[in-house]
Amino acid sequence: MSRDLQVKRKKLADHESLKTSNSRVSEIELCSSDERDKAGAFAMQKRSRRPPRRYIEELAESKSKFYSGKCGVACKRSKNSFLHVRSDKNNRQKETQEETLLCQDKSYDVGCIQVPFGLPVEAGQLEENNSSMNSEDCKDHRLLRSSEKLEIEYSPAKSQEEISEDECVLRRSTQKGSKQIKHYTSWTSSEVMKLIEGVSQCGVGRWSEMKRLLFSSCSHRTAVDIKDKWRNLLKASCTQLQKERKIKRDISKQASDHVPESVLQRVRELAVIYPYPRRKRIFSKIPRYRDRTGQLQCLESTFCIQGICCNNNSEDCKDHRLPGSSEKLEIEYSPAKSREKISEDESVSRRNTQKGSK
DNA sequence: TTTAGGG
DNA sequence: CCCTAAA
Repeated sequence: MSRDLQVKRKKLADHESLKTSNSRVSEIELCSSDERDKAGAFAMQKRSRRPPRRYIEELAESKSKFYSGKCGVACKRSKNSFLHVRSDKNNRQKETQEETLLCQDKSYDVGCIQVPFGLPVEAGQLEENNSSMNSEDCKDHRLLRSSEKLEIEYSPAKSQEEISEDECVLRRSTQKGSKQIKHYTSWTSSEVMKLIEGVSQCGVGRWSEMKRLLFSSCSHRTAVDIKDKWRNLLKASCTQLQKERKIKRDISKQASDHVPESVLQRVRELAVIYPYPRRKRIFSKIPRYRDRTGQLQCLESTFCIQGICCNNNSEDCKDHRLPGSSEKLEIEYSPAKSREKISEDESVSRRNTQKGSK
């Protein structure tokens, strides 16, 4: 037992004593030791958080019209951990209240989602539990911007009745227990598609908005769940790419096996548009390139930025070229400045370099 | 309350 | 899916 483990155990024990409920201390035993070792040096440190993209964006645009008060308003909430525990309980109570309707039929108000390249779905890829999917609502299965119909298989894993039963069990336990452990319900393909549509519409990071817009009928999917699922999809789409390069077919237990490649493809595309997790300060930098005369020119932000669009894979993104140009570009990045300001600065720096001064 | 991120 | 810091 490492010291960190002991620290963690104490921390968790303190935490559990506040909850007055069925303990999950067994989790401690499940923690992998090598992960602990890695994080060992930071175990005692307070976790620091990188400012979110929107915060950075709004900070950069603080003078502009879009500065909404949401992030600007200082939060006066106490950081007392007692309150955190309580607030979590409140959340769960709220969820329980939301779920008072027993075995309600789920109807999805979202239509079909289309995917650009219309990649065929391989048979057997859809092994997720699709039984709660309402086929009436989705006449045919298309992904975003694709006219090609997807073949979606419905697995006989669970019947509608079984799902309802599960949810009843969940509710039964929530009614009597003080602490409610959320039942794991695998994401259906319709939910995944709703998520994809949500990201295409709202972008990444607006999970609560997405929850309101698209998942209002799914009481068991919170904004956090949606966010987690997106993270998992991203992970899945990356591992899928790597796998394809190495082995054509590899039966593994990874989650990516359960998501159709066409969906993962769409996830990758959305990841280009809405990078997540955030990397550096991509929105505060403007990609530039040197033209034939050696002058720096601005590149639109939709262009390849820091390898995100292609996951640093030169196969996916052949090279950096301007549309309609065969000339390869060397991309440079500059701090966020207006177009005018950049050219102004450039002329100044060029003048300086000519003089030999720094 | 919401989001990000580690677990 | 859980937990919690940060906003």
